Formats: sequence, structure tokens, C-alpha cells
Amino acid sequence: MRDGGSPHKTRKARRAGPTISDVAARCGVAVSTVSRALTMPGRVSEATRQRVVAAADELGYQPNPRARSLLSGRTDTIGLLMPDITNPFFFDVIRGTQAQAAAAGYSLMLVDTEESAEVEARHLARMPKAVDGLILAASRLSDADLEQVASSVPLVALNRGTRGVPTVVIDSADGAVQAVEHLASLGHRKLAYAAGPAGSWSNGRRWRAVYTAARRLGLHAVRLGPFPPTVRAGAAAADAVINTGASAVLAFNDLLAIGMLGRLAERGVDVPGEMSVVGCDDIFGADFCHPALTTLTAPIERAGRVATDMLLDLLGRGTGRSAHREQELLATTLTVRESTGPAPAPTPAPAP
Amino acid sequence: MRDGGSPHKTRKARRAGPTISDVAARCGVAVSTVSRALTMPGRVSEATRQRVVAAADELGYQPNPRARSLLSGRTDTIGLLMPDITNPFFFDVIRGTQAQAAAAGYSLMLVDTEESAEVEARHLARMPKAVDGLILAASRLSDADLEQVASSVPLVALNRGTRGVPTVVIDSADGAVQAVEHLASLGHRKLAYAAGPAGSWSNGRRWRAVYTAARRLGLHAVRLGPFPPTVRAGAAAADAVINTGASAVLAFNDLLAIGMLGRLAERGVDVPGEMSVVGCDDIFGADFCHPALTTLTAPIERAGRVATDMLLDLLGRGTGRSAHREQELLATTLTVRESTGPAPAPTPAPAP
DNA sequence: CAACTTTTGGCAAAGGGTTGCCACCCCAAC
DNA sequence: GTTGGGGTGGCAACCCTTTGCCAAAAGTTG
Repeated sequence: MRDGGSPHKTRKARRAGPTISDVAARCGVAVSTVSRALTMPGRVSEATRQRVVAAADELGYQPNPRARSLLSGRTDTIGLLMPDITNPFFFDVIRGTQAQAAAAGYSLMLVDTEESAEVEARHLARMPKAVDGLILAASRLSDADLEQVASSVPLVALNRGTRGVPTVVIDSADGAVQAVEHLASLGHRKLAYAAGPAGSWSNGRRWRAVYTAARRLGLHAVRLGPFPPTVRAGAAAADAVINTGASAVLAFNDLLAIGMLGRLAERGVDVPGEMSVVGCDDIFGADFCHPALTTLTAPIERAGRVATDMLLDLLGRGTGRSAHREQELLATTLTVRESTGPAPAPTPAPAP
Repeated sequence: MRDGGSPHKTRKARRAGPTISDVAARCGVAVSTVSRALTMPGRVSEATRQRVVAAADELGYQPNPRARSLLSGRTDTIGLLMPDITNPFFFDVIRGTQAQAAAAGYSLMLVDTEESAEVEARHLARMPKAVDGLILAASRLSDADLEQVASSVPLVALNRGTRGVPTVVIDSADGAVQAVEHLASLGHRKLAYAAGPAGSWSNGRRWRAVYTAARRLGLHAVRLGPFPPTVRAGAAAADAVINTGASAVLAFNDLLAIGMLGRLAERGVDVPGEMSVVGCDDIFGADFCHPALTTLTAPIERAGRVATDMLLDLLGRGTGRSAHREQELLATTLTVRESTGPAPAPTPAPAP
């Protein structure tokens, strides 16, 4: 039993490729040497390094990221959670995030939390072990839960402000004020706000900004909804607005606004002749819908980039170039297109 | 030196949460028992199981997926590669894929290959170790490379047909024929095809379908381009079409078509009065652009779902419900909206 | 009460790398 | 010739979990 020491190597058909020890065997060095040759260039002699690299190439060796991450703790992956992957707003977030992550050598893991705090929490419990850091877009979590998660895993919140959690928010307040001023200057006296999801933090902020701006300018503002942030829901929102007698409406987001445009056209309400519509976000499509949508242009993709930068900083992999603050505020501006116009001349009473 | 056997446990500050051995220590059993209590319910006594579960809860233990996957070989993650994450077409693919993957308990890893076969290949070399399977949307790889990759990792190609590789393709041929017939019936005699990226497999197929259908119906078809599949490129495409004297144009995709719509409006060319425009895909926005786009409606999201189903089957995790074939063909249909109309009366020569 | 079967739980070996520590070699300096 | 030092490479522990195998405990049967 001279060779009894050799254990049963091929326990299961190894589906994966060659391992580090295959490479080591092939060029007659220890696995540790191979590891070092591949990851710490100065640590071995040039001759050895070349032998190892050659052997690795011949075998087509690729290090196993799972094994590597087990020890190093790093996965080179960041997770992006959002309430609804179906919403074009988040497409731009994905874009910005993916671009910046890829540039830093990170992969992106996508999760749809289905507009539910509970689903979000469930994923959040599993993910920290699978990724290096997280970006939570429009999180539905409570402040307490959010802070708790943030304390145990590097995390950046997007469009969800909370003290103590690194945050980038697209500040619709500026834009909302601009929008209200725009409408006021066009002679509108009564405007409606078509609200988004109740759980949305941005929704609350947006309404507050509209309300105070309207008040300051002597306009009457009413809040409608909540509506789901979808094109379909635009029909209900449009009908609700017509009912209020407002001559202008500011929608929670462009999807809702575009849906309203469709419904208003269907009902023969002229936009902007009889009703002015303002969207929010300036998503893909806002410029070529009919009429082209006046909207608050939000730097969504940039928000994704900035959030990723901040996360990378947190992970110590930042470019260093840009030292971000804990709370990054990105301003919006009003883009005036064709869906807003002068208020219609007041009619004493609507025809029955 | 009685306790000399105990090694230095806390070599590095353990950033991650409690491990299985913490749980084991807490309730006085071996790690193997904890593992079994948590994953093989019948394997330990109910009393033990409860003790373990209680301890795990108290500690907030979450198994480390990396360690788990190292042994099991499974990551419960699938990778989705696409040439350009910026293209709304792929948004729908992402949607369908994410939905189906999530339903089966899989996470989604997103990769943008930047329209480059080389970038794609580079990612492809690293990924197999990090995911269980791959979906390649509109792969730019050569047939040989594609087959080679497919032989070493479970893979489904989307909109990229190759023998020997499981594939789901959205077959624009049917729709293209319908579109040409539609245009022919409206009296058009000459039509242009605004081509997409040269490396795109679908582009070749689409042109061929248009060309043969046109030929059969006695229409004259010219091919323009290639153009990048973007709204911006639509301007150049529109100008090129005007030059040919064609009265109708079929665009490689909706982005291009929508861009053409904008440029044509800018140049005062009436759509559909003077020029009919047909898009392809029916992406978000095709129904509310102006005029609403006549287009080949492609079941993009469903393609993503089917591709995911097929991959899951390959991984042995399929629902079993739906046995897919190796090559799945999804038909398109023409959706007629407002961007197509009767051919204009022929004018002897354009006014100078 | 002995012999046998079934539970139940523990030991230890993977799985594929990384890394602290040590041994060794070669060369220069004393 | 001995000592010291820098450069290389190997050993083995470690990361966390799963799982084959075995032994002890418990239960069953004659």
C-alpha cells in the first residue's frame, strides 16, 4: 500500500475547468507559487512567473471567483434593488449604474422588489453575502430598517433620503417650483397633483414642493391619487383631474403624464389648449409623445453613476478623484415642450 | 499547554455575520448537524431541528452562498449578456428574463458587451465560474465561438440562430411579409429598408425577408445603411430614404423609425401622407409617438421568458410543464397604426 | 435480555483559492 | 570559512458549507 496516501481525487465528474493545482502540477511548482505568480507579480522570479503563465494559458485556466471570494471576502459584484424593473425610470438607473460599475471592474446584480417592503427585506437578508455592496433605488423600507441594513453592509440609497445612510437624491423641489412658476405665469390658477405610490418617499417630497410653491404664488393646488406610476393609470388620473376643474396638472412621473395625454386626447380635451400637463423625470419617450411633454428633467442616469461612485468609495475602490458627500443632491430643471400653454379663458360653468 | 489545540480563531476581524459554527456552538451540536437541520428537514430529530432553528434565528444566521456554491457548484444565478443595455429592446428582454428567473429562485447578472464581439468573449471567459448558465441576447460572436462556449456552459442564444445551440429567435420574417403586403396594398411601389448594425444576425434575416417579399409582390426594395439602431441615427436614415424616392420605409427597429419620424416632421415631410414608415419590435413608446408607429410587434418579453425557461430546463431546474424545442421561433405580427397610409399620387419630378 | 434495525449526530474530507510563516538557496561581506 | 541577508518557493491553515461514512443511542423483536 505504498500509494495509499493518494486520496480519491475525482469524487464527482468535475464539470468546471482546470484548477490552480492542475496548473501547479503541470509546471512542477506548488499551488501557492501559482497563486502568487498570477496575483503578486513581484513575489516570484520572472522565470517562474513565465512558466506559470504559459501553463495557465495552455490549460485555459480561469480562477474560480467563488473560491477566491470565499477567502478574500470580495465578489466584485454590486447589487441593485429597485421596486419595479418595468418602469423606464429605473432603466436609466440601471444604465448609469452598470456603466460605472463596469468601468470599475464590477458586475451588476439586478433585483426587482415588486414595490413591496417585505420582498425588499427578504432579498436584503440574503444579498450581503453575495455582493460587496448595494444600491437601493427608491427603497420602500422604513427608516429604521434602512439604517439597520446600512450598518451591516456598504449601501447607498437612491431617491430615498435618510440621515446616516449615504444617499443620492434627485431633488425635484427646484424643478417643481420652476414648473409651478411656469404654470402661474401662463395664467393658471388651479392645479392638480396626480400623486404616485403612497410608499414612495419622492412622492411626498414632490407634493410638498408643489404645494408650498403654489401657495406662495397664490395658486390653488389639490392632490389626487395615489395612482400607480404607469401609463395605464394615466386614464384614471386624467379623469380625476377633469373632475377637479383644474386647468393644469403636474404628474408624479412621465408615465402617468403620458397616460393622461392619451386619455385626454380620447376624451377630446385639447392639450395644452384646455389642459396643461407637466410630467416628471424626462424619461425616454417624453420628447416624442404627442404633444411633446413639458417635464422636470431629472439626471437619472447620472444619479445612478453617482450612487455607484459613492458605493465604490465606501468599498475603498473609489477613483479618489471625486470625493462625494454623504448626501448628494442632484437638481432638476423644467424642460418646456408642448404640453403646457396659457390657461383657457374661464367659463362660468361647464356645459352639462 | 492544555488548551494549545485551540487555534487563533479571529485572524482577521470577521466582517461578515455569524457562521454555521457559531450556530453550532450556541446550541451545542456539530456544524454538520446544523447544516442538515437547515437543509434536510427529515435528517435530524424534530427537537434538534427546533433548537438549531431557534439559535440560527437569534444569531441572525444567513448561510453564505459563496461557500455553499463552492461545494455544490450551483450559484442560483444566471447571466444575461446583451450588446447595448441602452436599447429599449433589451429592456424588455431584461424584464422577461428577470421575471422568469426570479420565479425560479434565480438571480440575474447583467452584462453590457458594448456591441463588441471581443468584449463579449472576454466576459464569457470569466462568467461560467460565476453563474449557472447564460443567456446571450443578440450575440455578436462567430458561430464557431458561440458553439464552443455553448459546449462548456449551459447557454441559450436569443435572436441569434445557430445549429447546435439552444436558441429562441423572434422571427421577423412573418411580420416583414405582412408589412410588405400592407404597403403593397396601399399602392406603394418602391420601398426602402433602413438597415441596422452590420454585425446583427437579425438585421440580415430581416432584410432578406423584406427583399424576397417585395420581389414576390413586384415591389422595388432598396437597402440603406447600415445605421446604428438609435433615435439619433434616424435623422440620417430619413434623409437617405428621401433621396431614394421611395414612398415607404421599413426600419431595422423602432428607435430608428422614431428618429426618422422626428426628422421627417422637421423637414416638413408628411407621414403618412408623403411617406409611410414601418418600425420593428413595438417597443415602449411606439404607440404614443407621433404619428403612432405602424410596426412589427415582437414578443420581446416573452422571448426573454422562453429563453430563461429553456436555460432552466438545461440546468435541470425547469418547471417541466413546458418542454421547449432546441430552436424556438416566435412569430411577429404587423400592428397597423398611423404612420402608414396610401402611397402619394406620383409626381413627374420633384419641385426644385 | 440479547441481537438487530433504525435514528441521530459527529468527524473529517472536500471544494478552489490565498497567505502567514518558515526553510532553503545563493551570494556577499567579514 | 563562517555569518548575515535578500530572494524564492513550499507547507499548511483558513474561508464556510456540504456530505460520505461511521459510531453511538434508541427502539424493536424474538
